[in-house]
Amino acid sequence: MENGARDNGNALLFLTDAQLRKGIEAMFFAYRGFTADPDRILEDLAYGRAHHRAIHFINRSPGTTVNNLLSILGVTKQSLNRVLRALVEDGLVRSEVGTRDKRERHLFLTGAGEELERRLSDAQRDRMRAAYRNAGPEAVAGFRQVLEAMMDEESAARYAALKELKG
Amino acid sequence: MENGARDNGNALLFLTDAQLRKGIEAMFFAYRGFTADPDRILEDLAYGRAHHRAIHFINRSPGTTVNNLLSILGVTKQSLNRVLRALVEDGLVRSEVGTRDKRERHLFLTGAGEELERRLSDAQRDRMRAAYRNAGPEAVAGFRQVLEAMMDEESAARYAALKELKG
DNA sequence: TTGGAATGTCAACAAAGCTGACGTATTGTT
DNA sequence: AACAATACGTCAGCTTTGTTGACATTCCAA
Repeated sequence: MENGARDNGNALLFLTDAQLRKGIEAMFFAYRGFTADPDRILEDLAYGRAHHRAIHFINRSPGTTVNNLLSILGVTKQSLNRVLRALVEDGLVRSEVGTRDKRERHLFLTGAGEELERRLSDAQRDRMRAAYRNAGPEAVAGFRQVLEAMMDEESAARYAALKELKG
Repeated sequence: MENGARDNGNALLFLTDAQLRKGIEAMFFAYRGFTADPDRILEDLAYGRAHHRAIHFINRSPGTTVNNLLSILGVTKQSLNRVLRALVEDGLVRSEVGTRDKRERHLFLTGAGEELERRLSDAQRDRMRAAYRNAGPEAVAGFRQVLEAMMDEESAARYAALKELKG
């Protein structure tokens, strides 16, 4: 109860509460680093992480509908709408009425939107690349494996849905 | 530029932009899973993640001062104060005027505070444990290695400061 | 002993999430 | 043709958690 490896010699020492706590704290601080660089860019533009996420996933699947985006992000339409409106007004996102179904709006990045996307993801990728390079391929495989096992059901479904797009 | 492994055979294939993007998205969705369980507990109590973080780190180093906590969490004292006041009013945290320096407040969890701490960290640890067990010890080592390499300087310093406490 | 630095509190504001209610255009069904 | 369902947008109002600014208290050093 106190200790996940109470009677297993040392094969399961990586499952002790102390080890788990370290993992929890590492996850907390690493997520800070993960968002720090884009955050710095965004704050000059009066945007926040919500805008970054919208831009990321519109770039990821151009032409996606509002509803698609909603189900990936897992927020309410009112919340997303506030963000999307700002991005459209500022000329970073283009919203096209659907041809097959005119109720739908298909979302695309404009040139300016793509430029900002590149700045943001370059910053985030640079940090990720440095961490990957530093840790090496085996560590990266482990990293991905643990992350995927840590997702809750909803997040895992959203993550899986993305994979069906490009790879 | 386009591809981190453009001229390295396949030794650096794990550094391609596509791989990095997958890592970024995995991080995003995994963090959801990471916070999902405590969030569910907290919402019944009208608390949020900020309360969870305060409780976690007070439990981690009982008697810590408000200023210490501030520098670990990286928020403003006004923001932390609101959270702390609620926890004190609800009898989860005890705040003692310092004996050596009466300006300082030393923070402790009460019995009720410890009980909530246990509920929250049990929930979070359970998920982490399942992910760890599923991925195995080598993957976990890689996971930790990448996370630590991903922290920005400030976060890394805070994380390192914690290690000096117990382990 | 007095003025500045440090610690913590109160007030007011902003970003970004939420719910609920409602309007409009379009599509699908009966 | 009528009606229900879907997709999207919007208004109003609330919560959490971050921010700045102003201020009281306490300590320390000149």
